[in-house]
Amino acid sequence: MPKIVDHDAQRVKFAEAAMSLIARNGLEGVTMRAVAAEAGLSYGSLFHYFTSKDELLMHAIRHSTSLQTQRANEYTHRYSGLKALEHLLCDDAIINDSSRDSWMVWLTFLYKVALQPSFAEMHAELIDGWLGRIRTLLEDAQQSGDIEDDVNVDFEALAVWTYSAGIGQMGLVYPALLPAAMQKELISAYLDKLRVQ
Amino acid sequence: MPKIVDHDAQRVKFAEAAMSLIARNGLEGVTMRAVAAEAGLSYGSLFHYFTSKDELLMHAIRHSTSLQTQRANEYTHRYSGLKALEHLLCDDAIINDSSRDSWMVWLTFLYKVALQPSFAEMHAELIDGWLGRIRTLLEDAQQSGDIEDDVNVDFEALAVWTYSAGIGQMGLVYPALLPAAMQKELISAYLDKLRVQ
Amino acid sequence: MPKIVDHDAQRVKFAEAAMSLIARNGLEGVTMRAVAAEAGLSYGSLFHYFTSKDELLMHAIRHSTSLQTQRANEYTHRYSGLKALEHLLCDDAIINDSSRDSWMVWLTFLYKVALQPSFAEMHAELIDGWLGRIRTLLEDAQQSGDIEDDVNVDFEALAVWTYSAGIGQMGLVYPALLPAAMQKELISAYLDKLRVQ
Amino acid sequence: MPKIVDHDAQRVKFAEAAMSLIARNGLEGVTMRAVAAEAGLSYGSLFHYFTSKDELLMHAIRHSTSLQTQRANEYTHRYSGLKALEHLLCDDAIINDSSRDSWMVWLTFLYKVALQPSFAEMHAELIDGWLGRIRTLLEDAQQSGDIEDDVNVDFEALAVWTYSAGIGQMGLVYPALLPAAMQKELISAYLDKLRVQ
DNA sequence: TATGAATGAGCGTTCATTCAT
DNA sequence: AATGAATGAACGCTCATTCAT
Repeated sequence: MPKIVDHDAQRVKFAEAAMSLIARNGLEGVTMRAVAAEAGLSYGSLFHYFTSKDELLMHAIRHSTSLQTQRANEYTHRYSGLKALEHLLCDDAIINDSSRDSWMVWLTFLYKVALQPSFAEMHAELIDGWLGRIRTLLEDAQQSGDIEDDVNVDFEALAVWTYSAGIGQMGLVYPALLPAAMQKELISAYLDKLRVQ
Repeated sequence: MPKIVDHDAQRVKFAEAAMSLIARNGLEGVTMRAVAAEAGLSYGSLFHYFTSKDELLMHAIRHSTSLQTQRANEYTHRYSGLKALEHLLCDDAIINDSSRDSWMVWLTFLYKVALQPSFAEMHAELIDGWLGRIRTLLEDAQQSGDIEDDVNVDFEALAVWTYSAGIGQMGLVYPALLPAAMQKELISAYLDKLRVQ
Repeated sequence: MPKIVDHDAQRVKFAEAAMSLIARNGLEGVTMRAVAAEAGLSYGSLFHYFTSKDELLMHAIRHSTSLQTQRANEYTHRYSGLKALEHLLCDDAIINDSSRDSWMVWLTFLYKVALQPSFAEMHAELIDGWLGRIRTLLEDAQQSGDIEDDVNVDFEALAVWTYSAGIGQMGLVYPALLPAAMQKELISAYLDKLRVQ
Repeated sequence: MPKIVDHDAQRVKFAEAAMSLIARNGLEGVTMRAVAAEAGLSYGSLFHYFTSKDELLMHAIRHSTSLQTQRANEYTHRYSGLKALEHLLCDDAIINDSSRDSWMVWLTFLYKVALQPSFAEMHAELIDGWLGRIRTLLEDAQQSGDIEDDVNVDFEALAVWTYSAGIGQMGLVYPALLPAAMQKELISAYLDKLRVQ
């Protein structure tokens, strides 16, 4: 009789171990042996759950981003329109000590995206989802009169997302220049310009 | 007398080889053997010019950015104020097929910055330089009446630079979403908001 | 269940391969590749059993000396007092064709001892053990009246051990001058001076 | 017109540089580049004075030992018989802080001797010279009545030299056990046994 | 003769992957 | 399914030696 194990739970364990390692030491820190040790599971078993290192990385990224998407959805259920967008960007797209790890994983992901088509595909999917979410929030804001009618919602969704990508990046690599408070100020200032005066 | 060679020219040769390789295959592609082969020189000689791989990478980054700084200086000599800033950002901070390689190098650099203090130091230096340059242009613009008096120049320099960092990043990793024309539009739209109406 | 192997047996295999190589070509001959080949195992597996070359060398030395200590213990069980000491020194601290290899390993060890603290520590431990063993034998000899009462046992233990170190060294590097028979004569002559006339 | 240089003086400079390096870091520390740097001469020139590294090492050893032989000769001119021998062994064959370097070079030499015939030849020559010198001193001592008539001079020359080799070795690798004072005591005690009571 | 650049084989070590149990 | 031993290619780096000037 085979041992009964939760296949997916094991995969998640490995994925989270990989993420911790990336956050700490970058991709170089992610050796298969280190992942197994971090996960507290045996080395050999890693290859039962993932056929290769790349597959493990893909899974780790997917897991990491799905957590973030979940949190984003919470905001959009609790708030709406510009308010929800501000929460989304200021609470989650921001770097501070506790979110630094996720951002490090994200930067690592971007690096892979620029190099490997398989990662690029996944990235495009993710971005499209986020842009759609932002666009919806902006449409809500327009309908409720928070922002001007002549604001081009597609354009601004792209702009605001791109902007917050820059803020996240800079907050990660030069935190002295862009502490959390300054990141929020930059975002708020931008959103204010969209608001009906 | 020893064989006469231009020490710095050899270093540049290696640095450019390293940059090509980074652009093509990322850091994994940059093995010392590959760099030597790409530069058309022998493996051993690489270590006459650089004591370690990190030193080579640092030099390659410095070389790459100094080229960009040179071009930036040209714009600031030819134009001034908001005009110069727009040229700077739209002509140089933009991704297109010909500048993709430099941006890939930059993204790789950022990845190292997030992990290694020595790279972070160099990054801070570079950013401080660029921010100073942008601030100066904004001050010029304010004095010549191109932008409102109540614009906070320090804040906007940071904002505009951070924004263009996001644009560059997104243009690199998702070019279908952000082709060159769209990148320019995003920047122009932002600068327009600063302009005296 | 993993492949079942005797971890310690594999370590011994590698250690003995290292000793053969040292005896044949000195430290320069001990490359990790050569050790693996000599042991008849693959290169990579060497690093499962030893984390570094130094660790391998330390283990090889320890293995080599423990064999000698074992033989020494046999003498001290079979004989006692001056008789045991004479057997110990004349049968084992002597160089001949069959023990040349162990002595070559020992000389190589001494060379490392003079340079690396970690080897020096191990050396001190070994010497202290041997000195203690010799001192005990001399005390036995004194109690049984084989040597004079006024012999300083501590001093003579040191003297006799130091002397035999010199004999071993010279026998190794200049065998024509100090063949096995002459080595024994030197030792016997020294021990005779301690004997009650 | 060729530059006038003292060929031998340059060779000595390199040889002394090599010896310093051996004393500090053993053979591994002796790279051709390090020797040139230590000698304050150019890398390339090293190969004008020595055709290979081995030749350099041989020369360095020869130089080092000839210095010691010179000092030995001084003692034999100033003193004679047992007195001279005691000075020879206690002043020069002894390890203390200032002579540690020469002994480290000597141990390194022994290591090479055990491995390479060319070094072994040189070693035999040196030892034969020293043994002859000691034998002469013992004969003098016998003629002047310092030591018994029935002492076998050949045998004791060998014994005393072998003993002092052991003392030097142990003093180098385990100085805590055999400080300079103890080394002298061991030698004196041995010589006393030869003395006419 | 003097200089230091050029070369490539070789080093210790790491690592993803395979495989026997 | 689970384990960890086995494998060998690849890495950054060192180095004696050769060679062009």
